Amino acid sequence: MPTSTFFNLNDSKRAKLLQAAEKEFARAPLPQASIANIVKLAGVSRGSFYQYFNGKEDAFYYLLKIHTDKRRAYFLKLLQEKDGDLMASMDQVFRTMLIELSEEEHLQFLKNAVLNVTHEIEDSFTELFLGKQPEVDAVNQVKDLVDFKKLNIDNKQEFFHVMQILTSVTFRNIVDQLSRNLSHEKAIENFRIEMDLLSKGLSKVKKQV
Amino acid sequence: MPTSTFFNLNDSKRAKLLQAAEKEFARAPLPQASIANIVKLAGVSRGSFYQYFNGKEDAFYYLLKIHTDKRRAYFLKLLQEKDGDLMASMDQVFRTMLIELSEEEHLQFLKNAVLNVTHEIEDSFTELFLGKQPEVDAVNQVKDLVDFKKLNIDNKQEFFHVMQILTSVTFRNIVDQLSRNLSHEKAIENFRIEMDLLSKGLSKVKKQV
DNA sequence: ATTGACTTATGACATCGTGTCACTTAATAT
DNA sequence: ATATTAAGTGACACGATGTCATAAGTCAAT
Repeated sequence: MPTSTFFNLNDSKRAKLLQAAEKEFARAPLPQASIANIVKLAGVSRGSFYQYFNGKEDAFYYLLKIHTDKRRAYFLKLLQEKDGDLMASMDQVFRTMLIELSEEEHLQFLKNAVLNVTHEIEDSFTELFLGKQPEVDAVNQVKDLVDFKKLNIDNKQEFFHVMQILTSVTFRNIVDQLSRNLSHEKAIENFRIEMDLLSKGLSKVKKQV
Repeated sequence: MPTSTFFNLNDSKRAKLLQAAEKEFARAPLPQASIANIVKLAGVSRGSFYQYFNGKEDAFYYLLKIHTDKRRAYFLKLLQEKDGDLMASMDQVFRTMLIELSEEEHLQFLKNAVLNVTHEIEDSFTELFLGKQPEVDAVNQVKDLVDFKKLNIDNKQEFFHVMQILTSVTFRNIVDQLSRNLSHEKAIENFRIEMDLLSKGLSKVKKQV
């Protein structure tokens, strides 16, 4: 997390910093991004940067958090609109992200993040759907919106794992689309196949209705 | 891939290089690992290193390939032993990796890889199960061993996606165990729950038997 | 044994990036 | 007005990367 000094800054300076950081992380993925470029873009000294952030990772994850927070709000809104239909909401989130990520410029930052996922980054995407792990409230926030009647689960603990599975698969589909440059149509088809498989189950065992 | 010069080296020198690289990548994850340390350990000059490898990434991914090739062979052997039972084989692979990764020293390299997954690294784990993408033969190699009667799929295309799903979920379970320091018991329980969910399906829809 | 063509090895070097620190400047409180 | 605290600065030490001119080794053909 950025320091209190950073949050004490006036809005325009803070915005300028973030804008500069996002631009640099859009230019190059985290390991290749340079603080020198960020401070040049933001017009502050190198020393200042270290007074605001712990290092470039700090700035990067903060930016990522801002982005995923936005998308989480969207996901929650979708769940409400779709009367708690989890699969339908995931589907919509996937489609929206495909479109967003294909819009040049703006989302290059996210592309770089997605194409250089570390487990921290994947975790942050998991938080998109589940909220921060330690706060169980966030899981509940989603759980309360989901219509369980449509899901094939016996107990509440399983719900957490359902979300884990859906997140992994959705996330990998997004990575795939970007790393293999799939067309939207192909990406959506792949995703649909996998979601169908997840819905109906991979094994041939009798299922209660 | 390493250069031909590297492969022309005599066995002992090649082994020494790889050993040195593995030791350094065990000490620190890819971004923090340094070529200086590798060449010091291997007792060669900096220039030589660049004659063998394109950079540290090159050495890293080559090492990773060696490791995953070994595990792929193990996976194929399991499939045969278990009469093509895919879920049972995945389960066994997961348990074996848990144990291997808990053995200190040796596997620190893999731990560092797993905890700093990039999509390239995850891809390389996917290859563990599916073989290299371009060579469809490799997918077939697995497909031929799998008992389809136990699986709930209609066509062969779906099989590829089944593998993708199983790989994502298995991989994330391994990352989880390492990054959250779960006990083996807890990790195995989580994995079992998710595999059960995958088997029986996430949604309440009638399934043909 | 000598030549010469080719392959392999070397380490100094230019370049760039990071994180720190002693110091200055600004803001705020007393 | 002065003291105290916060914010801002850029030179610097350190370490890493990739290159390159040059040296050393190998080996087949003469």
